[in-house]
Amino acid sequence: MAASPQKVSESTVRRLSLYLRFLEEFEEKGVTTVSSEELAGRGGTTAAQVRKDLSIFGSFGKRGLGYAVPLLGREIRRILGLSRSWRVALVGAGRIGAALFEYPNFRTRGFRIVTVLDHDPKKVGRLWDGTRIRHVDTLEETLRETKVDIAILAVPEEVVQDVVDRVVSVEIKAILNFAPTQLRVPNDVVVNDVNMAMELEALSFALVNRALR
Amino acid sequence: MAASPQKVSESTVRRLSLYLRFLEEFEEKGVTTVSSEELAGRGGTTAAQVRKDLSIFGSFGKRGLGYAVPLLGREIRRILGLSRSWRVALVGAGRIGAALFEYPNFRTRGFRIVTVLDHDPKKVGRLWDGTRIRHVDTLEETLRETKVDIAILAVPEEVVQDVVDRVVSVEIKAILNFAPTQLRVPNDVVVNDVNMAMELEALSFALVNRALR
DNA sequence: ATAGAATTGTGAACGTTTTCACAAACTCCC
DNA sequence: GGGAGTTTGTGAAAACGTTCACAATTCTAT
Repeated sequence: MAASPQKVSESTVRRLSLYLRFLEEFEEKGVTTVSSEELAGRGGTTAAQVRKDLSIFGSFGKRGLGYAVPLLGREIRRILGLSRSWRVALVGAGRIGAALFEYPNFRTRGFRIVTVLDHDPKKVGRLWDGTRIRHVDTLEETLRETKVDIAILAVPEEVVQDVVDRVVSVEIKAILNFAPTQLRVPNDVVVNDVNMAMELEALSFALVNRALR
Repeated sequence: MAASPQKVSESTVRRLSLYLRFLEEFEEKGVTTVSSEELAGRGGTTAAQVRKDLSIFGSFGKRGLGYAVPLLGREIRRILGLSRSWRVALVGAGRIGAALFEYPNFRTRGFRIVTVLDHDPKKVGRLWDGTRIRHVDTLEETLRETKVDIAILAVPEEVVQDVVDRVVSVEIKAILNFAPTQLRVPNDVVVNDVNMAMELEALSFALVNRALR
């Protein structure tokens, strides 16, 4: 009924993110109250699922009425750890790194890229929107100095394991990995992978097996 | 024991992609045979899981020995539909689009970007490595002419639903979406989402709830 | 005040995915 | 050729996630 004693599944966390996004849309439209039904209708899930997901963390609704949009938004933000802001390092200032740096949704959700590192001497020293690119050789000092919480790795797969080992050595516990490689990390470190080739392969499989629908 | 009669879970498909990648590494190293144990050790799964995944599609191993690397690679490629090559359209030639276009792992897996579309008159007409950028207004004709199988959407969230509707109207059945929006599509169309903000939020949650480990 | 309508929160049922455990099948070596 | 040692393929068990169904609670209208 209060904090978060249970084990929370990955899918629940992903759905909370979704709900938060929908709530923000509702809030913009000036809607003050939503039902689990309405929240579910916006994305691929069910009203019961919405209620189950939320019930893990507490009871935020009013029976007969629904959920107060701003309150539920605040609660989900708190649950996801988004009430604070996170200091993020971007390792790799190539094409993917550049795209991520500009990605507006990071900032609005409290993820601040405070550090950019690259290997290329031509890029080191450049200023990206107020952030000076530093050489990846200085990774350990830089991440410590800039008090980074989360590292985003947008480096080639050949070097990503080396980079990870160094990132882990300065006690960073959360990593978002764009290289198509399974990283080896101690098990108190969380890694999330964004593997675009894998996504395309899943589409390929779906196309080939479309028969069974 | 032969083709693919069963329902195949999404996680199984993702793991097949992983196995394929590992097999390719083994092949490069000249390893000719692997056990389910070795295949599992390379990524976050178990030997039993590997065997279960494969057994859905057939029996490719030899008891007492393991799996022949090149053969299993071929089989997984066939299962995933990677024996053929797929024609891909990239809608949106902004930062993310550019990064994707250059991403080397697409080509090596048989995904050929044959079409690039953008909205910006300054970009339309430019040649990207042999591919002329066309205006998004010509989406329907262009996708038909170039016989596209899969569309990658790297457009702003405000317009992505419009673009999807048009893509769907020319009978495209597979979409990879980079906009942080839940798309509405007919249910014979498969959509995979790459939502980077959501990944960061999952990391945030993990950090905040690290206590329970 | 009370009846009626709406909607939550949650135990229990159900379905799916993962893990276990072991017989069957193969290899290798003496 | 036979025995020891591996490793697969797969039913059965366990764990996990989703859906169902309904009592409890709140709101609204009269």
